[in-house]
Amino acid sequence: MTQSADRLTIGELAARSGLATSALRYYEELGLISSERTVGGQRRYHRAMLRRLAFVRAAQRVGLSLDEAGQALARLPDDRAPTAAQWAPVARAWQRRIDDQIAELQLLRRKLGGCVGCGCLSLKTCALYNPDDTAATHGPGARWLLGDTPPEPPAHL
Amino acid sequence: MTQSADRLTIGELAARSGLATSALRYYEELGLISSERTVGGQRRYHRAMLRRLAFVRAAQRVGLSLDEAGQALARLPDDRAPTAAQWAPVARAWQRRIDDQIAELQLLRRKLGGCVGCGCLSLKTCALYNPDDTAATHGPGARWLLGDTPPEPPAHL
DNA sequence: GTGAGACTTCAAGCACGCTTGAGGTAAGCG
DNA sequence: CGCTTACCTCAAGCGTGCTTGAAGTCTCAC
Repeated sequence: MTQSADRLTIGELAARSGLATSALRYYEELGLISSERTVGGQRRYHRAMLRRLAFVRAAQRVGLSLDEAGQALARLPDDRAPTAAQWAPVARAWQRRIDDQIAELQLLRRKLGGCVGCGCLSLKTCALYNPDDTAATHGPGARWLLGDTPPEPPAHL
Repeated sequence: MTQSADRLTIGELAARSGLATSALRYYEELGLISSERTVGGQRRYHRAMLRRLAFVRAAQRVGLSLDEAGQALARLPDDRAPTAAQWAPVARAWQRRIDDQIAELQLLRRKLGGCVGCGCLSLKTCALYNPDDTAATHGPGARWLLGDTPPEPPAHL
């Protein structure tokens, strides 16, 4: 069962991708990777699957679901490395997504920073409590998503 | 059942927090929030719970589980706003976490950028395929997590 | 006092991403 | 050829974070 030819057994693929065999079978069931079968019914994977698996792992780090990863994967060749032209739009889409995530984290970070330093007292303007300013439109008068107890100066979280 | 006194019904808390009543009951079961009961057995929440809920939502955005959020919450007063001294360590821990996340995303972004522009050919050095350099230590000789087909120049994902 | 609507509990279900286990088969070294 | 090890399928289970539904109760405006 140790056949280092050009087709990998599921165990070999698992070892080289760092994923469990159960995960690989699951991915295959989802259509993320594919295999051929031996006469006896065992899976044999083309090395290109390693590429697809790396792609999937990267996709997960970007916060994509396996389903979304599969959709992106569908736009790339399944048995060969993609050309620059095929890869570029996918990479650009991911970069946008990453940028959005970074921006959101930076925003949250700034908000936390403000909260830490400030004595942070204006509950009605505290960004953390009132993330999207939704509270402001929520009823009459001043509205603080968090707190709701106006004159409580050293108040915050 | 519309009692805008100083105790909120679960429906009111849901409306103001943006969470479903089912989620609120679930959170209460997990100990993230607490309530008192009316004679008839209905929940009544102190406004301070809005604060805790905002905290939980922020925690989730930072990638914490509800359990972790609960642990952080346990270090803050449950019925009042925390003091700066109570809040500061929590905020700092979160900021570190956020910084880590941002750093990882930026790294991934750079890798993708490299892949896009490069023609990206050196499978053995491609960062995307070989995220943590784990492949390098994985056996004898050059080892590429993805690819495994060395002389395949315009090859990459 | 009554009726609508909000609330209660408890059990089950769902979606995601897998893992585990049972029971059995294939591959390949010696 | 035999033995060991890796593989196979299928069903069920798990952890997280909730939602849904059934069956019944409480509140409160009128």
